[in-house]
Amino acid sequence: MPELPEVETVKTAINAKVQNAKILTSQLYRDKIRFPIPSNFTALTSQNTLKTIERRSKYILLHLDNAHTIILHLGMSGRIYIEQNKKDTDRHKHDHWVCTFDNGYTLSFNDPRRFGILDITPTDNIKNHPLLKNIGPEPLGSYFTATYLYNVLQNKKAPIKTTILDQKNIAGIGNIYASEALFRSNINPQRISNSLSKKETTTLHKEIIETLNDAIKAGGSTLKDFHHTDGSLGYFQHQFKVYDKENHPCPNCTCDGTYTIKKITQAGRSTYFCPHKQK
DNA sequence: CTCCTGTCCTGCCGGC
DNA sequence: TGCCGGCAGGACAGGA
Repeated sequence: MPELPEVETVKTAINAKVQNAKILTSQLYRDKIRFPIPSNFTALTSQNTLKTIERRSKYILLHLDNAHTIILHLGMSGRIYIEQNKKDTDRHKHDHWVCTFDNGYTLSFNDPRRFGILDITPTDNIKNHPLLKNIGPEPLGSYFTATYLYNVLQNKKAPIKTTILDQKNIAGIGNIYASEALFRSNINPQRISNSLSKKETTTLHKEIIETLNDAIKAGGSTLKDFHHTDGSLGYFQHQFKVYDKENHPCPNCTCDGTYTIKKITQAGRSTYFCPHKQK
């Protein structure tokens, strides 16, 4: 599920299967998920062609040829199925939106916990959309530099982990990769943001980028409830160093089990780290 | 402003 | 085996 690398992987899969395909049918199975879905959603999507697919933070943007863009967020448990020769009656439990394409593919948006988002907006208004307008720079884009990060941290008294999780500061980092990037940076997640030195900030900047790139390269990751977009299981077999590894030996410290991964709560979210390695 | 907590919802896991 | 509490990767609203 769905932090930046997983969303990027889903985007790539959608692109590979249905870019430039025409939507024949577009069917909603509920009128709201987390937020209400616009009442003209099916009318605005049916019989239009999907031109380009873009990722912004954890959002997938599906640009149609009628100057509208579908905004999709997978929330915590959302997944996309892309299947061929699927029968109308053969739906998965918790499918909320299903559309068929003229090349034989069916795309289904499935989300058991219904924390996901589905919306549509004029494409030329996309930057002003309430869900997108306050999101910070893409960590894999040119605006996200070590200097940018250092300047952000100077104003912040919140713990560093909370700060890199805040989408206003950096786009797309979630609870897993926040812990992983801090582990790789040797920085304790409880450190007050503005206490990081320039050198530490430069390391963190580099490790955020490398952590995300490694995960994208691995094809994204999954824990319990994320599937590859074509439904094939076992595609995402990604090993995290600290996430969900409470009481496991630190992979970087001595192998005698002296140092183990701790789990703490910050701003209501679980954080995993090695107090010996991360200072 | 910044920061933290509560909240939406279902599924899964561990304990009894 | 079944029931129940706790917890889950997001992100908004609202309060301190």
